[in-house]
Amino acid sequence: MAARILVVEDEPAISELLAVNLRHFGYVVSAVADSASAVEALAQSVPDLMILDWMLPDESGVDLAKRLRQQARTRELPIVMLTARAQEGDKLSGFDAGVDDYLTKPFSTRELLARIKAILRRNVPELAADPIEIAQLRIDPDAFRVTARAQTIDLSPTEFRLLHCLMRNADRVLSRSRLLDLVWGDEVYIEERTVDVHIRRLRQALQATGHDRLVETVRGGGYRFLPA
Amino acid sequence: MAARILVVEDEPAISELLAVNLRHFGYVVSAVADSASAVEALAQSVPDLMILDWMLPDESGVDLAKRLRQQARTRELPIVMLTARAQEGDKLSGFDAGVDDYLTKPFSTRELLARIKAILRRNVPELAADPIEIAQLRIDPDAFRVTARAQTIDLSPTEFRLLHCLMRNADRVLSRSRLLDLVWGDEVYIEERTVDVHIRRLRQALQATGHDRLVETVRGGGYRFLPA
DNA sequence: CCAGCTCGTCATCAGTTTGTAACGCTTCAG
DNA sequence: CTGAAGCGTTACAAACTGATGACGAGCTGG
Repeated sequence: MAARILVVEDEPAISELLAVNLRHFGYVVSAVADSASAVEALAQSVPDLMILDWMLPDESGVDLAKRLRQQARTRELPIVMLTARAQEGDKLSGFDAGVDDYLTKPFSTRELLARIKAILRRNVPELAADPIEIAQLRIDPDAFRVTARAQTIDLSPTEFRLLHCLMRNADRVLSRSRLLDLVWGDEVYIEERTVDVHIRRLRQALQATGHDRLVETVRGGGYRFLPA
Repeated sequence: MAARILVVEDEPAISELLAVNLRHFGYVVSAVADSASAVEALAQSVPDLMILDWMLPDESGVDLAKRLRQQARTRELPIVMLTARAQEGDKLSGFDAGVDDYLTKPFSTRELLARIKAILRRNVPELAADPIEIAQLRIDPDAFRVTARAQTIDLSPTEFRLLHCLMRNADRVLSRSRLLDLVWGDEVYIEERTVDVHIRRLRQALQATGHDRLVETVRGGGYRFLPA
């Protein structure tokens, strides 16, 4: 869930500042100090966004950006370029190589975060999901709504995701561990027993229309939504 | 239908960069290096938009723009002017020449694309201009007017766009993030919480006729306009 | 140049949601 | 029959979310 950001900046003070701030706002940050290390890091895994300093010891940020744009793996990687005020007037090199955004030092933390959010937002369009209906219980992800026999059922976000996950996998047993991955995301550490509690809450909400019995417990296995 | 763009820029590196980026986003790009060639190209066919460098070897971009504005054929041609930071003070003379927008180097690809999209959109404004009426609340984009039971409701521009966006997507939950994209545009950096405030202002305006309850909050999801 | 409107941000407050711990019941192997 | 493991249920503190009022900056029409 948390977006991963790679910071490429040779000035330790700035790099540290960025890392601390970004982490504080929930991003997972890796930091390297030169272009070569950046390429190395990218070979391992491509992050969700890269913050790239204009001036680097080994290769200019512009050149690195250009190269990354030419590789399929990194073509879509959003890049935010950092420049110093002095470089601003530079006409030719002032051009970016397909960079997504630009920040001139000194910049405010707020501005940086706002731009990062805007860029990440753009790359994650709403996933259109089709409604599912089983035994007169209908879940509509688009409308964020659950209906049972024309009666709306009120669920909390987690309960909603849990029910959606179960209904999508109707008739299939989902272990607690799998549910944690699917509903909570695979990078959170949560007690498996917590799933029990949410199942209970979900059942309670479904009880009004008798649909609670569709959520079945499989002893030693997990939970299962009864098929049609 | 892909829009055709003519790039007039004498610096090969920049020209090439623009062409590559624009083509990558589906535009049909022609590029020339001086004012005379531009006139020649325009004589053949008028594109949907022109990107014009301020400084050209034979004639300044401003002068070319002025001339084009005087000819019927090219009077409506949208022009985006490229300037270096140092020339920023001259913006006035540029707008005199009838330029549609300005870009100061260095700029980001994202910014360029956003502006191009905005300008092209401006020339095709009658897309979603049909009035919508839900539960006796009527919004007319053409007339910029909202009516509730024959009573006119006064809204600010942002509130208007917000309401229009919600009504167009009635019964669908729109996240704050999505609303920022749809109402404010994806090139702005705005706090997500700001959406809350505008929702509040919108509700306040709709309260007079009791239509405020149609704007529903979906906890953890966003906002939704109640269907008919 | 001023008054009014619009708009983005922030601080605060109330209400919800959520992860955990704790306790007791049920199931089942031996 | 018995103890252990699996599960349901409850209670609760902490974290989170959204509503709201206030404020200052920017813009606009006079």
